[in-house]
Amino acid sequence: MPKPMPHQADIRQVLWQLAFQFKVSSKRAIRDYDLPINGMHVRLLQMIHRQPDCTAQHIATVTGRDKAQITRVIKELESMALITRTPDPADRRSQLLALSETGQGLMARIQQAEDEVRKTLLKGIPKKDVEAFIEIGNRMLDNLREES
Amino acid sequence: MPKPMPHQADIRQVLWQLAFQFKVSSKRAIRDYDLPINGMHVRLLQMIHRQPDCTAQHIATVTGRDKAQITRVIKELESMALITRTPDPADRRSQLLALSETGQGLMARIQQAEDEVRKTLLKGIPKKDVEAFIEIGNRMLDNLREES
DNA sequence: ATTCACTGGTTGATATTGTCAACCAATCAC
DNA sequence: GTGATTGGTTGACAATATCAACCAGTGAAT
Repeated sequence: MPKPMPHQADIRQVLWQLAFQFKVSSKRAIRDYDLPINGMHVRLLQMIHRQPDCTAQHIATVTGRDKAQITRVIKELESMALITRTPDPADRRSQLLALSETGQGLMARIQQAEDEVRKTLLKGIPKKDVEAFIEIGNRMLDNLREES
Repeated sequence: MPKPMPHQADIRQVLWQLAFQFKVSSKRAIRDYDLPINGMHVRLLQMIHRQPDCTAQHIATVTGRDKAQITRVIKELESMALITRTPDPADRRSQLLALSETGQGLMARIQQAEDEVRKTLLKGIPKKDVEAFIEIGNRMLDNLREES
């Protein structure tokens, strides 16, 4: 029986915990599906999936991660034949990223796995509240980003 | 000029981003204060600060981290003379953790640094909304934890 | 057309964080 | 007592993050 954790009053704690627990759950879900990839791979695949004509640079700025790391993960994804890299005709420095067919199939399964986590996460929480949560969260993000 | 990032509609994105940005900001704040420690150290110090008679086990379960990692960070903190370990008289296996005097001084500075981040984070967001956010976040946490 | 600052991407080195399994000693249930 | 469990430690290793140097292509200024 899961002993009821005391609720955190501190927003820091809530954020840390949420992100961490969510990561754990996602990881478990992915493992249950026996997918041969890890968290970073998943995140990049999702971004590439959502963003047409995605570039490494774009991923780096949106996620705030170091571009070195992005490069490496992309290379791995390519070597697994999950994505394709085609040089951007408009700018020969950059490369357009897209999911390969294999990648798309994988993506579908990832969606499935993560949707389950999301369903768990949001269980019993009224839609209105979820929307409020997202909205407030976005405002916080704006605050943090303006600072730089 | 910080170009306004588009707001995320997906709760996953919001959580990832929030946790990440917050981590970045905290790290920067700590570095500005020239404190000789990293993120994990800070988190443990905070927990030890808050929880009287804190044990390694307690930290491990609350944070959900592997106890191996906890052990190591604790050892480092002790070697920096920031915390003290005294064997629990009631159970000779476990050890009670507490901040040393140096640790308390450091803690004060950390609080200062992180409070600034918090202030930035919450700027312009009504108290009511912040409370709602925390409340909803806690409900999500309950959901995730029940699952196991 | 040449120079120069800048950008997208790559690489190497290194630090931090997370995970897994084996292990010891103290405690607890019986 | 015996055996299962618990608090903590250690080793090995995988994943993730960070920093600096670097290259080729771009773009603007001259």
